[in-house]
Amino acid sequence: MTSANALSASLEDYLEAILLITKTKGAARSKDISKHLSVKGPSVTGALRLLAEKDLVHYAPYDVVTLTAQGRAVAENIVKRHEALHSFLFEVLQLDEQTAESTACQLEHAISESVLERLVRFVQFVKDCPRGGNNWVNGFAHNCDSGASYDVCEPCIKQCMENLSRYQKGGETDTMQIKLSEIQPGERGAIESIEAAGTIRRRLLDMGATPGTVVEVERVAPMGDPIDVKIKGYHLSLRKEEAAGIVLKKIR
Amino acid sequence: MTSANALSASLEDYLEAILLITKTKGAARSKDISKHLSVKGPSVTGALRLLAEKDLVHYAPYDVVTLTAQGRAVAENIVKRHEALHSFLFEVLQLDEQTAESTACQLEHAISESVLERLVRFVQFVKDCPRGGNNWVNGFAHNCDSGASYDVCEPCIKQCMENLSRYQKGGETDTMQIKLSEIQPGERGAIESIEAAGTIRRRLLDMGATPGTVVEVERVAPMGDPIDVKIKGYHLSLRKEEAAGIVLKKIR
DNA sequence: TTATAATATTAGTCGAGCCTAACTTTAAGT
DNA sequence: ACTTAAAGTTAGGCTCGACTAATATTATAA
Ligand SMILES: [Mn+2]
Ligand SMILES: [Mn+2]
Ligand SMILES: [Mn+2]
Ligand SMILES: [Mn+2]
Repeated sequence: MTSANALSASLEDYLEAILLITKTKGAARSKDISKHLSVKGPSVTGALRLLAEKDLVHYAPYDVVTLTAQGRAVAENIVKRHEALHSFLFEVLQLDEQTAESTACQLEHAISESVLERLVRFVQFVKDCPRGGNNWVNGFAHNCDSGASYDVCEPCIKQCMENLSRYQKGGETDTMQIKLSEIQPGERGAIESIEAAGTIRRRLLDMGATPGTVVEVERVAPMGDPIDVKIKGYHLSLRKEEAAGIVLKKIR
Repeated sequence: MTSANALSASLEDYLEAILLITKTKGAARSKDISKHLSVKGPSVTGALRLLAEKDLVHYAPYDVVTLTAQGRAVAENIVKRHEALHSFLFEVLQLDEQTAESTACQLEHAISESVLERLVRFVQFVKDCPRGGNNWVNGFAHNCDSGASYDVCEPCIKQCMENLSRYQKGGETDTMQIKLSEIQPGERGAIESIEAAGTIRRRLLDMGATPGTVVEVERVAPMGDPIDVKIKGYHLSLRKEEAAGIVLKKIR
């Protein structure tokens, strides 16, 4: 063999579907997959056999389907590509949700690791750069609506100056350190230090979450536990006590 | 029939190849296409028959291939999608030329008209917005190299302020009107008025080249004729006398 | 527990898109 | 004009990924 790897776009979609279904229903049945991908039963059976051969799913006839460790890793990577593209299409290009969704799911199969990294980084940069941020993205929206007018830029640039001074000498205006467990949904912060230990620490370091990396809180469950965060394009769900071990400097 | 349209990714690539080869060699031979797409002869013959059935190419056995009017239009649209993606990947994400090229040629097949429009507009916006421009893109490059530092932003924002004032009250600092025929390669300008008549005028208006639209000069031939310009994602080649009918306000 | 409905699998078909091997046509050189 | 090389086509085969129709299994409910 040369490199028996390289899944087809089709098989990637099956794997992606299985992961998504698994996340909400525990395990995937053939019917679920069939519905999710709009294909008929026999197509699913065929795909499952191929995926089982490649050790990406646990599959026995008439039984439910689950991902192997390897399969899960691959599937998560596909979802990551999907989400990175979705973020770009929806949040940056500001296409409507449906277009962003279906386009992302087609493009995802042609995005290499290096392109993915750049894309994630780019979307992050659009949001984080003091010249950019939501203001900048809104400027694009305004530009789309109103021909080629840049008249929203003046107030924006003033905002940029403020943002910038916070980034540069954060020591005076806003050194406020805060634990990740105390932050509100939608807020963001740059990692100051990681007090956490064990699995969480390792997981964060594996993601390249070094001090300075921006963390965004996506959702906090009713009792403040668990906390869903986004970091370098990854989604992560942390228990409150785990989140308390991560010290941030608040942004914006 | 419902809509016998919708070319496969493969056929789109054949059409794209034929256009590109035609542009440099007048007409495409089977061999050229075969080489361009890295497929063997019989694959080309098969594809050509399908394209001929759809009235997209003129094809007779053992003869050279040319595009029909319809085929040319479709091919040009594919190239436009390719180039829009390439611009984004190469100029904005700043991926290396090869990655940008091959990725664009895969992604192009899943880009709808509306996504294309947004993407073209976005790349344009990144370059034109006074908060953005090359400085902003360079900021992204710096951010990629140096972890997550935004320390290049200060001088950039000052530059932004200057750009902005030119955009807003261009009457004082730089109302300089100039004919498109007098501008240098790499320079850009916003359309003030279109004095041109006839075909060129119509062609420009069809592209939606209204006053305010940004035009960039790509190349000027040795004798100043013809002039290659980029406008709203389209490439356009104008004779000097045609270009003289377009009045611009210089930018940056 | 047994009938019935819901799910899943098998078997066989089809088109797209590639290939190799063998043959035909065209172009070039002598 | 004749020979030969290059280019192009035909014939036939293969994989992928979908489908339908028929069959088998499992779940459900009387
Ligand atoms: Mn997909
Ligand atoms: Mn997807
Ligand atoms: Mn392509
Ligand atoms: Mn292409």
